[in-house]
Amino acid sequence: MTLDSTDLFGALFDRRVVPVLVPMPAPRPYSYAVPEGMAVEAGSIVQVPLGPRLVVGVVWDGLDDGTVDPTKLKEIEKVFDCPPLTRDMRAFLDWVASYTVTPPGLVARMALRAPTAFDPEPMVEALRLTERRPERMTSARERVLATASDGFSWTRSGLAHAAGVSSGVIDGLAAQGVFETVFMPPPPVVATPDPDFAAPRLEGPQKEAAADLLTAVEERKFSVSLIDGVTGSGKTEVYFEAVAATLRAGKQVLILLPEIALTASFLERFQDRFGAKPAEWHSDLAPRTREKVWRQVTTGQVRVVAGARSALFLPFEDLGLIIVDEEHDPAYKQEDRVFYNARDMAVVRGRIGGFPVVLVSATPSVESRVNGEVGRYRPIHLPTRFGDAALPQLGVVDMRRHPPERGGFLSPVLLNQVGKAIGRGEQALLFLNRRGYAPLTLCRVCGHRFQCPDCSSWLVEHRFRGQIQCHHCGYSERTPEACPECGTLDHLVACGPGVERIAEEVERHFPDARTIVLSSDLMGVKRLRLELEAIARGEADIVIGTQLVAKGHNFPMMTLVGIVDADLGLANGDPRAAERTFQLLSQVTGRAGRTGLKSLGLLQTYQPQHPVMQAIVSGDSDAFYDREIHERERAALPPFGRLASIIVSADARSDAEGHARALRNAAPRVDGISVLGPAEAPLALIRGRHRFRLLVHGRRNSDMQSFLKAMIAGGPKERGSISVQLDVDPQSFL
DNA sequence: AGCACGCCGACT
DNA sequence: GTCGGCGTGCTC
Repeated sequence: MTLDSTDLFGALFDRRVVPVLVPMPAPRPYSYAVPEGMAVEAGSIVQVPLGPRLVVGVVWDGLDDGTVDPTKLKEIEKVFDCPPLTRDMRAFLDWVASYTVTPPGLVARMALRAPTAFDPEPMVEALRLTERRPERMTSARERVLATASDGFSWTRSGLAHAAGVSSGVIDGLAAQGVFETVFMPPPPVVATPDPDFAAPRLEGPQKEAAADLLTAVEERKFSVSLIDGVTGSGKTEVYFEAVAATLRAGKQVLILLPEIALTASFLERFQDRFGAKPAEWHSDLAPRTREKVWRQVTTGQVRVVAGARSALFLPFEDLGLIIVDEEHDPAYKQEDRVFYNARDMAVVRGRIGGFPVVLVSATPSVESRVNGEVGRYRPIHLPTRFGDAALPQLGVVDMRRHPPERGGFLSPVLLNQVGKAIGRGEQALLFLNRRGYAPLTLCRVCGHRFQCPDCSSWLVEHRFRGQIQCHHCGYSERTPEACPECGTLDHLVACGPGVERIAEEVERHFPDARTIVLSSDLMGVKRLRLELEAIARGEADIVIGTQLVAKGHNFPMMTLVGIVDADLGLANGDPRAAERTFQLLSQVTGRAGRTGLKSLGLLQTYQPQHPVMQAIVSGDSDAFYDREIHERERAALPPFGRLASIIVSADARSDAEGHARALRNAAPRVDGISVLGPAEAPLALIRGRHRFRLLVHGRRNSDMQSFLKAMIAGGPKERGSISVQLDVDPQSFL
């Protein structure tokens, strides 16, 4: 037999080469050789050598283009025994990478966020009775045989425990062949939900809405429904019916929630309806649980996942429905590494997978609302609260006419109502979206303002802690007694209110009331939960809180909600400021009046005619949305144009600011793209780097895409220490 | 993103 | 004289 020269050639150069996405910001997959006898296909999860280490990657689609020097090729180390990423999943990851202008490897990495879950969970060793019986019988052995003769397999310790014997007895029997060792699949991380466990009897508008939603969901093809209904209108009950229908059809379901809304009470509600909890997925899952959930989602053992935005990148075996609850919530935006909005990417995943997506909110985002109006989304409206829950009566307090007393921030009108509510034995909530005691501290003598040495935003006084803190980068120091500039003692003055200062004012007016401050910096999640429960039991009269009181929890005795500064956030330069304020204030005022009691919501404002105030007070949001939509259309903002923010960072504040200006001047208008404003307020400080944000908006998708790509390619290297990141806020991509 | 290599300050 | 800071560059 002669050695054909092509064989030799083949042995050296004709190795099979496949593209592999590695978890690294490379613009395209790397090429790896497939060892003889190894079976890989597109989607296979593999371990490959990369530089000095081994990493997890995914075999990607397409043929190798042969541009890599063959001598540099390394071999795939191993293929994990794990279902390959489906074609749909791969298409989804590619789409997200392209849309968000992110290297595909970094997007793929989000789907592989479970360190050691790629190999199957080890089987559990178990014992099963055989035909053989022991030569000598004892009473302990009899008990074991009686227990084990149920036809099931038992773990060694489980059987010993159940039969009331020591494990030595079991071992003795096993040694005589009475038991054979079998391997059982590991126990599921959650029980299987039953779509018919406790199907509710829906009535009236809920019944109609559910029927409407089911017609869309049961088509089993891509569609987007938008459920819009006030707090307490039964949105959850309605979408649970869509979940049930999908489970009956044998498909998996993903329920996305903003992280903060993923509470025990949601899980219990789900369990009450389906008889089992959904699998949870969020940032602080225990690593073991995380791996189990990941694994069992890929194998289809887990049927329903309730998760934060990152759950969207789980490689489901057969996903058939995504629910996005609180679809307007800003927490769906990820603003580091891969910049994406999980709500929009959920719609894309549904489109690629050919299944329905349901968006849910009491205060839909302007984008979703427009998509509903123009027929891209199917609007489903739930107009009323059910049961005896009346909406609160809402009104504004014109602060120009009813100013607070000197040194205070609460108007007599609001204080009067607080007094009345607690006088009736009910509760009052005062909402101010500002942590700490005062947002700015200055010296009355020399005018020195306390500024963060790292990122130059104002330092916020936290009097409870005796600290002044930077809310951007986390810098903090003890509150000084003397001015660091002029050295004068005791002449520092707090400017403006935070929740702590409001608490002080409340205690001055109502010294006998039980007052509590709820703020994210004052307590951990556990403590917060206890406090919320205590409040619900009526153990406080006046609650003063920041944003975190807006979500989830119900307080049956809460009959007054006062918004301390309804104007806060309206003038912060964000094009969505009005929308955000409307959503937040709706949510907070929705905390009142979920019982049969008459309730009241008051908004302290200097702009009583502002469309946001009008919309909240009248309960009629249509005019507000119409106006907002018109504004967006005029300014080419989403959903009519595209909006991105480019974060420019540098070591020194002045550099970052200068670079941001330079970028802005370089590209004030590129084919319908305009850059909004110069370097605005510092956004964040990461490891000694100052960051500034430029907002960019444009009308056309392709223009925007190329603009951003050019910005990234040209930005950092040519401009020293600048780095450019982006946040793409999509127009509809349907 | 990691991780190594490589060049300038405070310490045994 | 070394340990160690993070700046620059590379990974199929």
